[in-house]
Amino acid sequence: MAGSVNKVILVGNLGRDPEVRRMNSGESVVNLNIATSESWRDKQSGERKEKTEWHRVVIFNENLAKIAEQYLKKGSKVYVEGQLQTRKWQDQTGAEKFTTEIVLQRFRGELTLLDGRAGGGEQSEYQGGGSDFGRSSPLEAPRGGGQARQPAATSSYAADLDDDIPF
Amino acid sequence: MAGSVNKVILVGNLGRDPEVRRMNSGESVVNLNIATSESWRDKQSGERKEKTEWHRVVIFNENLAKIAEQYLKKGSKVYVEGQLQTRKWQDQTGAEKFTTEIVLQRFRGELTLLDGRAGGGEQSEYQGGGSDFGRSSPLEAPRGGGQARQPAATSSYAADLDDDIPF
Amino acid sequence: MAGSVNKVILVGNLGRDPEVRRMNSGESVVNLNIATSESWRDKQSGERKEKTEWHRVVIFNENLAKIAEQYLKKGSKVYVEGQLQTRKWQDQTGAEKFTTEIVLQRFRGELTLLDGRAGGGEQSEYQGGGSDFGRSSPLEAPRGGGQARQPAATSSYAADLDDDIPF
Amino acid sequence: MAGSVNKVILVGNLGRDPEVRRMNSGESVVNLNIATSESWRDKQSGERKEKTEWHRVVIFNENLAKIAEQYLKKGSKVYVEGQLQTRKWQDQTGAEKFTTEIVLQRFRGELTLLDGRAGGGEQSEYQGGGSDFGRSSPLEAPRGGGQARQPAATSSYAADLDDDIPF
DNA sequence: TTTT
DNA sequence: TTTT
Repeated sequence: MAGSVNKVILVGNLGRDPEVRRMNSGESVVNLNIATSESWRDKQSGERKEKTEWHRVVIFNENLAKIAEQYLKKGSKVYVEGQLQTRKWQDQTGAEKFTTEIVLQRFRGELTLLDGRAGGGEQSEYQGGGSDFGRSSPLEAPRGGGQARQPAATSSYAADLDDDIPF
Repeated sequence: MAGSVNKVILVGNLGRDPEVRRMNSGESVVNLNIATSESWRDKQSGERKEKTEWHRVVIFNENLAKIAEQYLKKGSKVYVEGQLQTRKWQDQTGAEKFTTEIVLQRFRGELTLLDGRAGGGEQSEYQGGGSDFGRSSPLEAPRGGGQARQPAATSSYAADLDDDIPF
Repeated sequence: MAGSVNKVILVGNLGRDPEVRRMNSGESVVNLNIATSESWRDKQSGERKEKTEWHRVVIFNENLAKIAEQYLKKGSKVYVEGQLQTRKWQDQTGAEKFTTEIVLQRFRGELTLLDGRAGGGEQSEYQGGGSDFGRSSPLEAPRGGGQARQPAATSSYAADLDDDIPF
Repeated sequence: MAGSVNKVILVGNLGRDPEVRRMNSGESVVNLNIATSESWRDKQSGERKEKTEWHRVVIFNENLAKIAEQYLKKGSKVYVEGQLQTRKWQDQTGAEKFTTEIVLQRFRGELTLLDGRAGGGEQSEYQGGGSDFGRSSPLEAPRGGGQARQPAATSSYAADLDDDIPF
């Protein structure tokens, strides 16, 4: 269809560490579980309410997949831009299921770490568009040895994210 | 969570007329099925490819629901802004299902008709935000006339869902 | 700054034909003037009000520049996505001026024609991201013919700016 | 114009404390200076490059103005959503000037603090749309006494923002 | 200068 | 089920 737009913009926190799948082609595909939430005061009861929504993000964009793998961890706050895609699959009983995901296709989408201060001043923002754009040095000088990403500090917030993840 | 954003922006075409459900409160909730699609030339085969994605949009915003009911029809091109929401339900066999929708909550979201020329110069854009903003005259002088689209099946929401497809 | 986003999304109409500048490199840079407008009913007076905003868009993305040149004309409705950029310049009196533009950098941004029906079924949507994505056939089989829009003033950029208005 | 969209999305840091102007009506209008920046490696020289863009944000939305006043300070990272507006003015010599701003109109726009952890677990996100939505408790229990917002810690980053602000 |  |  000439003239369509399919765009999702999320700012939220990872409910768990990124899941990395290595493809036969050598490329990686990274899955993120991202929580967004809203809070408000109920007009009737006066109570504070909060509702968390969980989003499944799939990163095929190679540069962004690398960055996700290297810099994101449970609890990280990120800006993500991708497109909606619903795919059909069958569970073990053969029942038809649908899953809607936010997909960052090859060369497309955006991913920006919003709390990058932790971890030593490294940046990790990257725009999906161009091959000559975005941060290159993190890719050239990746996480290196064992001093790397600490195993997902069980900070209070990250802990909150632990339950109720539907996927 | 302090600091989260959950936003979907679509430009696409309605696959069928809006579905309007009248609530007991007197308010209407409108469902839209919107198609977005992408086309590209396959690098291997050189063939033209196209992929269409279908989106289920649910409008709780009263002003936008009115506009959708009055001005949108099968084939209309619209700009829609809402938020992602996944809800769990059970099909007739008791199997658990998830459906992800783009929701325009009360006072929130945006809806703009992009091919309003047809139909006699009527405008129908409206921003969800403010009570003193947006087009009011279409609401004051609705489509009227007998030629109009019939005022929407009062099917229950549950009834709409009792088949094995997501929408 | 790790973690920043600078994004503009416009849906509006071209106030005049695209302006194309041919660079020494052989690439083209295209400028668009896009109008967006809002209408509302004034609460005090009850009068209908309308306000139009004009936006200057600059397309460095080569693929999108080609599409703009070939398919857009005065009155076209487009979806544009780019980033804000303010540049300083001096008018003929030496006075300092600032102009803010929506810029589609190389490999970045999006441009989609929203009223492509006119012109014979040609599509012209294109996503800025990938080199293997988007419409290729319009590029392979461009508008041709002598009836075409003239290939754009080769005025220098400075020349365009030497009056006292921002664009 | 039926069918137009004028939207800006920024994630960036405040270059200085919010500027609050009290109107005769008793309402406040808040101005923010927000920096976004990009970094990349230059293909020719191999050098790291960085470019910062400054944005002037004007908040007429009362709820968001309150939140900006209470919770934002120099260096704060925010998500802002508003619309582009260019206004003409005259400098002291009578010369005509144009300034483009990101405006959050009454009942419109969004503002979300992205580094709210500092300051005692207070949230400050708020969606501009609805009167019954968004966080209310920060408004009911504002900054309170002297323990309040520390005077814009001259952290290294904030310090970097100090120079080169064009407005 | 567009569009409705 | 739309649109090109």
